[in-house]
Amino acid sequence: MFPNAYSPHEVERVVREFWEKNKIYEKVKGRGEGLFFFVDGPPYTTGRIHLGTAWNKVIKDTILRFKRMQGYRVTDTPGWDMHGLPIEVKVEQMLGFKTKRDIERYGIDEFVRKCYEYALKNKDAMTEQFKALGVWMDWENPYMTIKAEYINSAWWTIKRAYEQGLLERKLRVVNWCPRCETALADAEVEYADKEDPSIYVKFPIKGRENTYIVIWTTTPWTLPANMAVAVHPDFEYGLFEAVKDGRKEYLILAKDLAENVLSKAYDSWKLVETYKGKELYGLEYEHPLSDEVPIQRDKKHRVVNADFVAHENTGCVHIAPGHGLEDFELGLKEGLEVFNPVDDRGVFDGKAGKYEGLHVFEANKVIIEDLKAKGLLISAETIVHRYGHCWRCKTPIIYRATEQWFLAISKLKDKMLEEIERVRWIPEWAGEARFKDWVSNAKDWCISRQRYWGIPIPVWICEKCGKWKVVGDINEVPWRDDLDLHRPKIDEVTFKCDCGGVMRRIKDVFDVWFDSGVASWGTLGYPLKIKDEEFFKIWPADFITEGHDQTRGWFYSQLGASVISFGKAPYKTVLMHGFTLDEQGRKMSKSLGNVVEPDEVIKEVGVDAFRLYVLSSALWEDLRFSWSEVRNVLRMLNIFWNAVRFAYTYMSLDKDMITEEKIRDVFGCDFESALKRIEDYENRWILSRLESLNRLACKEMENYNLHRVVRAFLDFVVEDFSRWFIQLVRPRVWVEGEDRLKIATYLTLLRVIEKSVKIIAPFAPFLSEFVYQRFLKEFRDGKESVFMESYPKPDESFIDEELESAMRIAREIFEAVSSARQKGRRKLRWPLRVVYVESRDEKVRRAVEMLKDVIKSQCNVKDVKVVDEFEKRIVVKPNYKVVGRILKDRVREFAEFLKDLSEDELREIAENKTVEFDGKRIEDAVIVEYEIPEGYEFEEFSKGRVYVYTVLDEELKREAFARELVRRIQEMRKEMNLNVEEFINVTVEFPKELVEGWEDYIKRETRAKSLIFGKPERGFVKEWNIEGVKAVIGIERLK
RNA sequence: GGGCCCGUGGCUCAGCCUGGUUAGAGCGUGCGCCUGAUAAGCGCAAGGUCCGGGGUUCAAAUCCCCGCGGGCCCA
Repeated sequence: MFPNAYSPHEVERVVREFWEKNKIYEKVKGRGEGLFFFVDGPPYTTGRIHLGTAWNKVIKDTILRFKRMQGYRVTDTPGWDMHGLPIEVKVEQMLGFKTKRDIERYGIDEFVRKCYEYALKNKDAMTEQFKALGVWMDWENPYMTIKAEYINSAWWTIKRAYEQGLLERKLRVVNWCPRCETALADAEVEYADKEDPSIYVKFPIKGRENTYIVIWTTTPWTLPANMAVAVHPDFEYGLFEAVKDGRKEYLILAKDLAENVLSKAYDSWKLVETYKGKELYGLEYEHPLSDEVPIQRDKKHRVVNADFVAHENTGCVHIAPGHGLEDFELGLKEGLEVFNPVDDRGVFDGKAGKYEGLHVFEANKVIIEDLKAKGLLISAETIVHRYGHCWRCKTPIIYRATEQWFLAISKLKDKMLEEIERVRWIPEWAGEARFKDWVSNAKDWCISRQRYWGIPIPVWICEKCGKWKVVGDINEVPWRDDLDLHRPKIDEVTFKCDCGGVMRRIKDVFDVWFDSGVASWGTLGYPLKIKDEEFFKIWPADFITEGHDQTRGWFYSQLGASVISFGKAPYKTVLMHGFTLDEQGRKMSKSLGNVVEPDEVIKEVGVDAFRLYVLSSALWEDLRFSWSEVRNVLRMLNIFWNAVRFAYTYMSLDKDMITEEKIRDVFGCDFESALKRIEDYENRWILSRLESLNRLACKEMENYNLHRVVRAFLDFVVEDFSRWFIQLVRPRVWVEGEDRLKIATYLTLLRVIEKSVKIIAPFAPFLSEFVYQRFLKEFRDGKESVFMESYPKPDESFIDEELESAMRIAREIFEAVSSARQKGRRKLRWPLRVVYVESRDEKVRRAVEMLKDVIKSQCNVKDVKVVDEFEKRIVVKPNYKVVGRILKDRVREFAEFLKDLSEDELREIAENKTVEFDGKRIEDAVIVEYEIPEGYEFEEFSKGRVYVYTVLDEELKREAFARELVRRIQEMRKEMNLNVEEFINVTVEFPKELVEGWEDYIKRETRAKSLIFGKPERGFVKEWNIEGVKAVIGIERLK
């Protein structure tokens, strides 16, 4: 049985049960010839998927299903990213911890175990959500970054880096989260608006009375670590004499910027001298807080040059090599001391003198006060600017110089850029522009984190001689389970150095981005579980796809790790998709309250509609989630369902008409050949459209234009199949008995539904499988599952462009006629005598010839004729606006002249709108109108016009009334809940002469055994008003 | 300040790469139709400076340049 109404949830339930019971996934998984190596970008185990994650996996699943149907054996190992700060932060919250000390007190052992369990639990919850989306992946055997074999892949990679001299330990300024007390990679820093002080400070020049160099900063707390002031070598700087309250001061700052700065605090000023920035080089000054930070008293401070100085604020930049990236680099060049008086928590230590014990952000206020008290502050305001935050705990980051471990990306950059070009990027700009830009600006990758829940960095250092040992194989250390390879267990492992000393592991763990960076070999368990020979047959990945946020994330971490490990890119094709936003284009966030959960969408419209919706717009563009759009997709699927059910209704009654034997009987050949022998236009047309769709689907899939396939499919189903084809063939299937045309139509329906279902199966797996099982296999043999079928290839011999174009014209004519009918108030049920199609286009003539019956029946007209020109009267009136100006008082004469023109002259004037009058040629002299004969209505279409004769003669009226009666009777049958095949008796009180000659027609259409004119006395009686005529209809049901 | 993407009726989007009938859908609105797919379905209409300005071209929503607005990323 094929159910009446489309219930997505019921369909899902049935199909899911079918798949499980028959182990369809398992059976499909083992199939296929060539390998398609797909690598799943591992979602982070947060415990819940959101719309974006759902979209991501749906894209992947669709492509995997498509590739499977194309005959590939696909790798479909899902991945899970399970280490790192986000989970640590969650577990800390659950335990009520605030700092690292809480963790250490609690015990790292237990803390890590909690993280482990938490990650696994989340993974399980998310697995269920992905399964609910119909995603077919190997959920039983995922790759997980916390597993021993995966850790081995990471260790192996870092050893490769070490061997090539790409693993470095160095003092560098890094992004530092004072809450998490760890370094962060650039990729972990998120920019958001922050309010900060904006202060102008005077640094006293050594040995010159009342003379200062002026700097601007938004981080007063970095002033205690100031070591230099940088000026641009080519800018012009001025020495200004500024007066405030009668006191004179001398200030150095960029000449052109002075006014804005000095006006903040001084009554007047004048330029005394100018210098080039390079002339200021070496100028010494006193540290502005040398009283508060005594350690600064003994250090030398001077002006240096730097190209990065921007022409804004004062043009003089305060340099603290311990707290700034560029400052640090400059410091290396200029030999400045790297001074960092801030500890892990962001608190000043003893080196900061007076500020010891203050958190840096609290210290801002105090420092500003101090500067003010010392008269060194020109102004203190606040500004809102973009500032980096820890992407997980949202704490503003600080820059700190610390010893960290780095991968020397700077040495690999050229190779990486080269590799980017060898990869196929979809869309192209994802790689060519966006990713290249990111990589060209990349710095060395800081991979060390001072945390607990991560892959331990496998570096052991001798306490005595400082020698390194990098372990690239987990079997070099004792282990039994995953946790043995984590902190704190791994920290207990020591090695004996050649020098006799003890080697201990550094305490750091990896940046979590490094984990996923090794995914393309980690997913295969390389090198622990797969031999080189086998491995290189598979690797690199044929395909990956992720959102554009992964440009700096997974696309990057993978490329870096892979160039280190193998000297080449780990993927061949990368499809970059967008972000999900709300309907207004805003990010979905809890605080905005605009989050849409995948679950609630599925609950309302079902999985297939959800999938088709997210796949229906260009993947690389952001997706504004719209409820009305997703509901609309459901509506279209419902149309598809109804179309299938239409076919089912009649075909199941005529099951014996479509057996192979019967087909052979009627067509003299098998099903496939019979399809090619179908001769009627309607069937041939839909078969042609079907193959065109198939051709398009195959072409677009090659370029991963999934949205074009979805759109073309829905368009085909709704427009071609349901709205047009089924309307055309409906009367055919009402015919009882063996009928060649009916059977041909059944065969066509079978083929259309079969191919449609296969084409859309990767996108809408549940509905496709359901229709495959309950419809197709009801009438023809098939595979166990639609997913064991091959993706259909177009049979272009069915494609008939001329027929398609003719049908387009026929449909346009129908639409124009409908419109004309509406103007003339002639509803479709009323038959009309004739339609004239006015067109000189040969195609129109041929189309009408070919599809005359289609047009006649759809338009409900008795005849349709093509004419070059429909007989109509041309009326030209003077265009007074134009001729008035030219002819002045002779306008009246001109109007008379127009009246007397012959038909031919009128036609010529109408054509070119130019009139010769009184020896003058006047352009735009007339307004042309056409008067069409009484009783006609017209409407335009793309290749001409239709003229519909809307007058009803008596004969047509009788037919019209007959149809009106039929419709009423049918409606009453329905109200009586009669079955389609039941018979009735009809008594009707209605002027008999109005339907004379149509009595048999009425009886036939309504399955009436008798039709009596008279007052109905029995049965179901109802009174109607038909176009002003009263009709009382009585229906008796016959047993 | 730099890189990339986006800007098409009230709303959500196709079309742009590869220039070429009158710029298409769907939703919403209004008016109708159909009733043997029917607690469905269909048609028609109104609604567009294709963000603005230049340029290339016989021809620009489409290609190029300059702006404006939005988003992401970087400094």
